[in-house]
Amino acid sequence: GSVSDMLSRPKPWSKLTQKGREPFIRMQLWLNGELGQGVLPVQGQQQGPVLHSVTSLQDSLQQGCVSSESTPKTSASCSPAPESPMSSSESVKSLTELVQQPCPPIEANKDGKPPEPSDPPASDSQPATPLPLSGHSALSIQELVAMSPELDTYGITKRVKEVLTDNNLGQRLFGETILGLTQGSVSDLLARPKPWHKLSLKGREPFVRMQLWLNDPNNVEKLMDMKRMEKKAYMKRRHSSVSDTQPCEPPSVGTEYSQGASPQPQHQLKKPRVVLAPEEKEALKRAYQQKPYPSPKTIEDLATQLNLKTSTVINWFHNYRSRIRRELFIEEIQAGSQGQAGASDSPSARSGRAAPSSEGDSCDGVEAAEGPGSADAEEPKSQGEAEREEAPRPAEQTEPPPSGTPGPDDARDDDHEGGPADGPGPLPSPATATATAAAAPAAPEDAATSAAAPPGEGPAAPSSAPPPGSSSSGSGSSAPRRPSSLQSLFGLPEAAGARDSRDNPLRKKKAANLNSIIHRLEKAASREEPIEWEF
DNA sequence: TTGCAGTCAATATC
DNA sequence: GATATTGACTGCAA
Repeated sequence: GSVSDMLSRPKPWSKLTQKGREPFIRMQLWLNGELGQGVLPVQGQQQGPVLHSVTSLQDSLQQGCVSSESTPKTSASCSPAPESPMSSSESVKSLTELVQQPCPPIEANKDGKPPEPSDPPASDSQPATPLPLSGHSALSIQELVAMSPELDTYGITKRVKEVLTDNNLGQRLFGETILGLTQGSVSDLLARPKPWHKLSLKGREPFVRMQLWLNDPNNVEKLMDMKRMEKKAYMKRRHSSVSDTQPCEPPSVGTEYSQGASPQPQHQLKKPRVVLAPEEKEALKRAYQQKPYPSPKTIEDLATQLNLKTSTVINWFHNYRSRIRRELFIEEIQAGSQGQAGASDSPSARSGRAAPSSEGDSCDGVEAAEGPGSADAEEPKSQGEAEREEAPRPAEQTEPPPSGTPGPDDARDDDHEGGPADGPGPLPSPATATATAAAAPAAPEDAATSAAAPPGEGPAAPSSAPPPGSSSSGSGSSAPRRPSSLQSLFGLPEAAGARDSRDNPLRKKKAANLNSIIHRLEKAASREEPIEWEF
């Protein structure tokens, strides 16, 4: 019974007690064992009473390693850190400390360490930490991740950024050698870390690696070594190529392009990257605001109207939703850290960064919410946006586990899809749109319509306005203070908003958005489907 | 099938 | 040249 319950309704890690986490750790270990080689020496315990403490668990784990020793390969995977061949259980034990360590003032500077003359670089620089992206170590890192206590992703990234900048180390180098990620991913990760509890096991990996790296007293040196090595190699290559007067390297892509020689065909095979025009983005955003989850049909229409591939439109919606979500995460974090650490550097530094970033186009999501013009004006538009953004919140807050999969159903246009509103061709006629919109309370089906409309005029306005609440809520811009209980549900208490307002107008706006949304929801709740709206 | 998380990698921007 | 942005892709879960 417990198992069933646990499997069907797992509590988020952050909400589990030490004891409560145990089963999950066991499961994870079991999973890892399977992955590693299928052994999971929890002899007979599967059916036995539910037992034991983590200690016994660790023992089991250790046994696993031992027993696995039969397999050479496995044994390797059992010792995560080459440097200190500790057993998995040990590593697990130490991990907690390791990872939790506030990590020493890492600003280590080369000088000290003898940079391994031979060929220490790459592979050698990693030994200290089980970061290696290589096969076997990957397993151990998984173990570490599974056993890792909750980490402060925000703090970690902040420190990493500090160390990198202080030592003039690039994201590319760091990403490729320490995290096994590309520069873009690293940048993204460092700029918008998701809170630990919202990360999947895989998503936590980079953070564990970063933490381990931070804890490594020689981290910087190692990276420096790598840097030097790379440079050397580069120079060498360059040198040789020059002497050979041969473009033996595939450097300038441009060259090849221009020359159209032999390599041409390869390039041609490459799909050129789609770059959406500002107007297209605008249209998509508008569509999103009205219908974050457009139906296939709507997508189709949108694609047609914008002259884009449907897959592009689909991808755009996926990415947009996901990025907006993340944007919210970091705000959440910022709000949190600001609230706690006062205006300690971390948050402030961050907010300073985040805000600008979002202002740009990157975080269109946010941008839209506070968007130019729309900003606080809170025209229904941002309303929808915000709604989308926040909608998932309640669910998350209440039941954090499945992070992203909130219940946007209400927003899905599918809902209306089948409905009458969804008439065949709502797209072309704004009129239809409006009408439709009027019919549909929250998410007018005509997203596409407005979407396709020229950016300049605000087609979104009329359609999004309809939502009864929207307008009223629109007033939400001024956000009718509604300390309703719902607010807590959204996890964005006014207090927070007020607190941040000072240094983060963005939050202020969002808070306003939220308020209006809440207002709407409550209105709706009091009017219809009271049960449905019961949060 | 759909949505999401996590990434990559091409571009854009700084 | 480094970093940020973003369209696309992969794998997974419901």
